[in-house]
Amino acid sequence: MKNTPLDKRYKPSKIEDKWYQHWMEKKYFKADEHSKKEPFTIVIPPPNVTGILHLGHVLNNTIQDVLIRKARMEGKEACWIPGTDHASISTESKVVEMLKINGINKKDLNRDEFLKYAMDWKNEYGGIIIKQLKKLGCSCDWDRETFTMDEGYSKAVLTAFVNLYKKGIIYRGNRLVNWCPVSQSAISDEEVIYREIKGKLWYFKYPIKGLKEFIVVATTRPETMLGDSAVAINPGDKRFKHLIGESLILPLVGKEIPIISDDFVDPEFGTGCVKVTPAHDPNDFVIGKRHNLLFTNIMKEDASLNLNVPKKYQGLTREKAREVILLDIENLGLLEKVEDYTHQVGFSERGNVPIEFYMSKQWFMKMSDLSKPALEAVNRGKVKFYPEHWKKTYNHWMNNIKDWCISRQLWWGHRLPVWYNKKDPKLIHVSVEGPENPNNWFQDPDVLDTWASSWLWPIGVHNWPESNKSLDKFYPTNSLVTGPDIIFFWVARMIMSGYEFKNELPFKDVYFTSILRDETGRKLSKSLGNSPDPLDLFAEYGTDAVRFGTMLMAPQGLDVLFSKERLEIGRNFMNKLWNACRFVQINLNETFNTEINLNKEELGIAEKWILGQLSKTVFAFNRHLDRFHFNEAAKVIYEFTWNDFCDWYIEIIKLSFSNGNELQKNIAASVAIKCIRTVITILHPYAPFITEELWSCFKLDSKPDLIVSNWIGKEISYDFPVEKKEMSFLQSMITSIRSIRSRMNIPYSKKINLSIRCDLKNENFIKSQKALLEAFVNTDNIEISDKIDRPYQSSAIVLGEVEIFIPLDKLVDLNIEKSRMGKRIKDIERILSSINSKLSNENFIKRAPRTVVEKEKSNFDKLTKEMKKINHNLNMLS
RNA sequence: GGGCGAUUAGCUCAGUUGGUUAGAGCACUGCGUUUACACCGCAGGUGUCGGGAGUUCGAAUCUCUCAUCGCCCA
Repeated sequence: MKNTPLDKRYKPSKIEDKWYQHWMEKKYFKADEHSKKEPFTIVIPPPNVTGILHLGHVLNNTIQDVLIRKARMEGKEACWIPGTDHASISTESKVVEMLKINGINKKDLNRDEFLKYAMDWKNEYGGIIIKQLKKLGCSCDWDRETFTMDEGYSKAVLTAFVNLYKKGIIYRGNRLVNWCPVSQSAISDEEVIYREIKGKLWYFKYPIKGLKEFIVVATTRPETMLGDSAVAINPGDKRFKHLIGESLILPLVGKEIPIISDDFVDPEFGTGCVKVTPAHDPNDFVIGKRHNLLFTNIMKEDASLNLNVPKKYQGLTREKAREVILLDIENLGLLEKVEDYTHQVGFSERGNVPIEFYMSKQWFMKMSDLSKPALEAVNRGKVKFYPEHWKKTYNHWMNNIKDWCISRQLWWGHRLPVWYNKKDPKLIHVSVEGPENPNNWFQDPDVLDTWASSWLWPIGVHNWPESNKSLDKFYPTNSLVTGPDIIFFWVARMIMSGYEFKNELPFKDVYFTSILRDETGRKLSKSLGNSPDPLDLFAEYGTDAVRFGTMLMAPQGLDVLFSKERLEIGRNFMNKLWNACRFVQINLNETFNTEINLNKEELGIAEKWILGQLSKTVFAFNRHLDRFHFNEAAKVIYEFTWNDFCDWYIEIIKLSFSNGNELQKNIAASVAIKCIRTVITILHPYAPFITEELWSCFKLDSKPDLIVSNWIGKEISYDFPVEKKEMSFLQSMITSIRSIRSRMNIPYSKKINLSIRCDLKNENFIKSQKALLEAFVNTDNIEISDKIDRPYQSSAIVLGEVEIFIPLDKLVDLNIEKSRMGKRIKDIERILSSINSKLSNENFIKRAPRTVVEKEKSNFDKLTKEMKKINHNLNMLS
């Protein structure tokens, strides 16, 4: 053990970098695929390569670090694989933005030029978040760091594509897709965010050919009328039945379109007549197919109008087109009315503008077969979710799964391994290597949806399909820690890819983290500016404090209301622990460096009690971790350290250190050290830096660093029920005497006398604890027997069989005493009547377990006796 | 419209399979420098466990229903 004195206050900045560097030098984070040890693997949810650390990352990665550090200490081959994601659409738009600032338009660049800029950008910003994760203390195997566009990983992505194409699961189709006019790319259903918009419902009159009548249709999107190819009515709608088969003249366009009947039309909605725009609405698309209608695409990729509309409207943006069309319709007298109308509008998650439904040729992945084993894995409990209720959300999505549009009209990402023959574009070549004679082919310009690469993460990090030791050893992984917002995007798809490509689940446990909000309940986000920079917090509170505080405030399955004040709890706790150690260190004999062998016969009641509490805490801590209740684990260790160890045990051993003999000092120190070593061992995954530092002061010289020390599991080493009861009696005795002091305004410095009336057994016990009592309540005169009379002018305490009287040298304020006793009497009355009703209930006696009945009976006896004594004392007051 | 979650002290939340006299931290009040820690110690107050009904010997805990809030899906 070292004996460099500890600072009076814990200073995190002095030690954090030192230890992280030390762990790195010693290669403790390194996972060995040749090891014989049982593997324990986590793959990090890869953050965006150009992202920076936010509090969500802190929460998420602290949990992973807790799991991996514990596993490492448990003697497993712990492997935490880090990396970053290329984040196709988000990175590309950041790069486009950056180029724009520098006066460069993406359109003026060719693909290679653009990719060079993007790569430069990635190289400049790509390392930031990795450095920040290191500051957080993450014990990842950094040698395994993977980027989703690395060569090996890319090969995995392309191989998966080729395999699925060959199986017919990936196919190309001309369909209506969600189109983001800003990024000018298709996006998946999951990237569409629905928002409630207060819009309008416009009623247009369409003239019927050959008649002087009109049909009125309602629309929220007037500009799409240029692409209408029919008006549909419900076949059962008597109002319009006679018009089926007639034609309309589409205003502004002058085209003739049919009136058709289709069950899809809701006669109750609007006018009961629906304009059908097959190329721009998913429902109309289906109707269009059913009735073999004309599909007129009226938009360009940026959602401005194309050459398929009358010249006047060509080139207008969709917003401008709406204005002009409304004006023209109104001028023609064809606008019947306008109503306010609130409806859901799909927005592009990235572009943050309303999406278009747009006809285009895209690549899709058929999901029905892939979903089957993945559904089964979760429902049979092979993959477990924490909290479990996410299973329902998962099932609902998986059961209604639709084909996945995986092509994106972007440059940054994995380019599709698809080539078209220059002479005959219907000839398609799909392979990882590409065609043999590339000059005859041109490659598909699109890249894959980012999630179509990251769904391979648990195998791609090992360069699957290449078979290697690393993949064998570290797949499947154990736990995945991620946010519920990507349960579909990522979690579900990883399970599918695991079964598809490895025929095995990718992970056993999925822990869904809480969503972080500020004190007013808003989600923490960069754009709102309500998200503090974690690095500032590390500097202000210490990294361990931020980790611990965050764990403490993050319940499983609930949102976290984050506030800096709550990190103070973490900081204060670290300082408390530090100072408890400091106190013990000050009292240590310099030669104290042997294995502690606690001889149970020599231990006092306080020792047995604290060791029992310690065992209980270690057990509960492990149990909570097993259940993924990180907040409760934090809480039990906090409570033990602060309330049991510091508030009681350390106070008690101050007596031994000041007045005890060598043996007593030695025992006190041994037990204190035992507690400290145990606490910092199990606390290490939460607070790695401070615990490693303290460990270096308190460990035996022969022992290794804490990070690779042995974990302490659930086995109960100490259990002393008798001493536990005695100690809790002592504690309530001390607390109630102090309470009287406080109520009666007796300063602590003033000594008091105690008269105690009790039976011989209690008398002997109390006498044996005389020194402790004297010190804790500041008395030097304890009178004790079964025949004590209550002293004149004294306060009384009833503790079970024991009555304690505190003589006061001035007049007692009877009212304080009376009201205190009266309150207690009321409490007891209430409890007694409830117990009484139970005990007089035949069914309770018959049906409740015997232990419960016994307990009620003994409580009844205890409280009745207490009541008698209090009443007696109360009577003496009046 | 469908689903999920929440509702416990002023605030933030614990409360494991139904059995305690319903807990903790923060905030608040009073006192305090005694072998670590004022990022501290001692003592103190507050609850019809969202409303209603049911199951049970017994419900904060299980069931139903209603209300409010949040999220997801359509």
